[in-house]
Amino acid sequence: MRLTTKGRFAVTAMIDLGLRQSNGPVTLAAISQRQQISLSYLEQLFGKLRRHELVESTRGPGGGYTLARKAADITVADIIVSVDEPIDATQCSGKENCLGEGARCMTHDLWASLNVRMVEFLDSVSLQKLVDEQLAKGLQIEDKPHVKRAISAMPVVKPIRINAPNSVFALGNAFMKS
Amino acid sequence: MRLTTKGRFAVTAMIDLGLRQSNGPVTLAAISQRQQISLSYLEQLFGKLRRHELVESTRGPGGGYTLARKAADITVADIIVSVDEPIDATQCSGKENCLGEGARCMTHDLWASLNVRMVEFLDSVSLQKLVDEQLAKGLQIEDKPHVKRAISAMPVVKPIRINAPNSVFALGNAFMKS
DNA sequence: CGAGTACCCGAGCAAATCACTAGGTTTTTG
DNA sequence: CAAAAACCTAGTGATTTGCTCGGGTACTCG
Repeated sequence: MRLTTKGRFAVTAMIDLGLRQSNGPVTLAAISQRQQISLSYLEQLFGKLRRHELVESTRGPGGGYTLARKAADITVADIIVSVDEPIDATQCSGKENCLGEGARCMTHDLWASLNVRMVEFLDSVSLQKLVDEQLAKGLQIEDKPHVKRAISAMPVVKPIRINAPNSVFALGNAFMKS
Repeated sequence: MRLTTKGRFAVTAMIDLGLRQSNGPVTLAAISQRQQISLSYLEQLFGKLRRHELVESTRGPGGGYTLARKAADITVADIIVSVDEPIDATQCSGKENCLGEGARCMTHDLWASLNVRMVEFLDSVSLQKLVDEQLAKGLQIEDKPHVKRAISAMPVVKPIRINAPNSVFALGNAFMKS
């Protein structure tokens, strides 16, 4: 678990997305402008977020990104581990005999346990909570009426029905009231 | 707040120190051997830990490092902020007008609040707790009887009063029960 | 005293990472 | 078709990581 500005950028962008996706897909260009993050950097980050199935993309004009699940079901930990690649570190990565002398080094299970607690904590903070915090602070979202493909008009609930074996994001289809 | 292997090294070394300082000052050479961390790197880390008044040093033969306070009064947050220099990050560091348009960016107070919670958490884990965890796991410390200057005679619990300047992490002073 | 121990300090260095730029390609809409 | 947008790859300067080297400086013991 790493915790740097990279993760902050990702969390910030995801909040921006969570705040405005009710109007339809949000473009990275818009997020870039609002949050002052370089567009190409955002592209890289969202590439990872998409591969980790936290967001879904729509190509072409009027396209953009939407959350793949309800904001309440996305945690800060999800976001951070998506962009901050796994990293294991500490030379004794997995091996039990870091110090040859029978006693295995403590780095292993020590930091593992501390790490678990860290992740548990970050996992207890949902994106929805952060979005609500922003709304509570009086942030107001400008409606952009020039939406091409508003999601409100989307007639068919595209039964994306991923036929998911693991059904990790089966709930992505539910409408989000916001 | 950054969270990398650098901080882990520091925490690991501090636990090693906490486990063995009852026998007197612990040398970096010994920690280096046990924890497989480069000696010079340890020197750099402990230089910072000393400047942040988490450890005290004794020079000369029989010297080494000891904790500057009771292990129960040192938190993981203390250690990590000592070695991972302040860092503020996010271009809007302090300025209220990150986006010129009246509305200041959310990165500012959003991540600030999340950060506070992170620090609060890391501040809730004391070095003593981690040391106890290791002892509970059956780790046994070899007595090295060739101690020159035992510290067992240390009488006064120096009330070091950390006097945190910017008080971002000022809550480090509160006594932690466990 | 002087030898040895151990902390102290700074310069430097290969590798990795960060934040970003540049330049393309696909896909979709009008 | 042209424009909009996601996508992809590669590269770049700056910084950080983890570490080495080479010296100091303080201290103790014989």
